[in-house]
Amino acid sequence: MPRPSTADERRRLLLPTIAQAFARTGYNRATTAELAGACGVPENTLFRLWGGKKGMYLAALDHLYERTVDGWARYLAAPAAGPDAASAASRLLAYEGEHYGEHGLYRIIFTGLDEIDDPDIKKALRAMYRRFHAFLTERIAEHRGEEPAAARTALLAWAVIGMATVAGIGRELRLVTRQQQRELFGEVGRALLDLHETP
Amino acid sequence: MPRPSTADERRRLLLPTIAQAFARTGYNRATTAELAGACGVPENTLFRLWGGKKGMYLAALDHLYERTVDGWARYLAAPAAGPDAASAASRLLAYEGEHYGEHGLYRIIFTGLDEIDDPDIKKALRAMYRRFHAFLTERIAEHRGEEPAAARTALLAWAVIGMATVAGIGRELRLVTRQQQRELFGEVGRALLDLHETP
DNA sequence: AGGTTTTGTGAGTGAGCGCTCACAATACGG
DNA sequence: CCGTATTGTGAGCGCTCACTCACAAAACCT
Repeated sequence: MPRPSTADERRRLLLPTIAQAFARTGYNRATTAELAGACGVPENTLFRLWGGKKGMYLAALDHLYERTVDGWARYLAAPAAGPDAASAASRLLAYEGEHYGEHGLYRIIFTGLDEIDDPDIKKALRAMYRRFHAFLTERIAEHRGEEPAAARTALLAWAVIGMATVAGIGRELRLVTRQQQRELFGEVGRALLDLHETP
Repeated sequence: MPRPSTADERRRLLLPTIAQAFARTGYNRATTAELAGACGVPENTLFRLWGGKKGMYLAALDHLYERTVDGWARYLAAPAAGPDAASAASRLLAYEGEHYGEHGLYRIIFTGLDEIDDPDIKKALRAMYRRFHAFLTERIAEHRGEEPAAARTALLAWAVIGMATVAGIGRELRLVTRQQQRELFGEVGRALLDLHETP
């Protein structure tokens, strides 16, 4: 038997660095040479591990999403403070008001939106948004005490995603302060969760 | 005296085509050769008129924004139907629920977000978002009958922008139907305008 | 007409970059 | 130790693409 491959292990090891590089520079400006440099490996290695730049991007996107979701799961698993424990949805809003953007997930998404005519990238983004939206919809339905999620709940989930997105853009452009981000998630986001029919 | 320049005129004439091309393909994938082809002029001409690809993009961004704002102004100038005429803010929401995305403005913005480490592009996007947000904030303040716009009003304006943004992304990825877009602007957007303190 | 500038033409260039390849070195299993 | 696979190395290839240049033609002014 030949020498066993450590490829999986290496992928796991290098992915955070690659994701960070993509998030920092964007898809196009991140050259494969730079990625390799950041990882401290020869360019060749990256191509062997992911087949091409697009493969690296797709892996990085997936990595950042998983990382974000894991962060939520850990946060929600921790016992809520006190008996007046808020719903998972509103706890997540508070959490993201504080931490949104730390992983650079939104940055890597924007960079993908520019490549959206590539079918593979479009598919990956679509899958990610779909999962994200489904997750949020469930949390919001729980919060509102709805059993099967109503159509309106799905709309609210989109609105919350939009709010997060604009927070990312706004902070990037220095038009939204960190305090405003907190208020956006905290006040407006919270209000969205409890939105009823307008009279 | 020499031959007078018709450069301004030509810029005005070619800009819609260039903007459309950028919106269709994105910044990076739109090659200067393609832009020239779409315009039916030699590549050289575009460089003489705008100095470079970045200049073409900045002009296109500005053009689409102006065009959008003009569309609003025209729509608002038309007399509101009946005596129960809604506020400008809510009329705009209804309008955008129907027409959002038609000019491709959001597409050209996404494409710019990928180039955001370029200071010129960042500055242009920042200026555009700032104007957009200021405009919306005023309309919302009017709607709510606030004299000087409250801090909360600015937040609501961001939320509305976010809602529009996510509508663009969602429709692009075929996760949001046109009907859902209408409801997003119509129901959720309308509710945002009237959001009070949560009890 | 003549002078001055703009416009059309078309070839070309130089740099960046994704990706490849041949080969040597290394590490594992039998 | 040997066969087989994976890794390190480094040069380089081919292509795309933003951008340029030289020159001829046209258009406007006085």
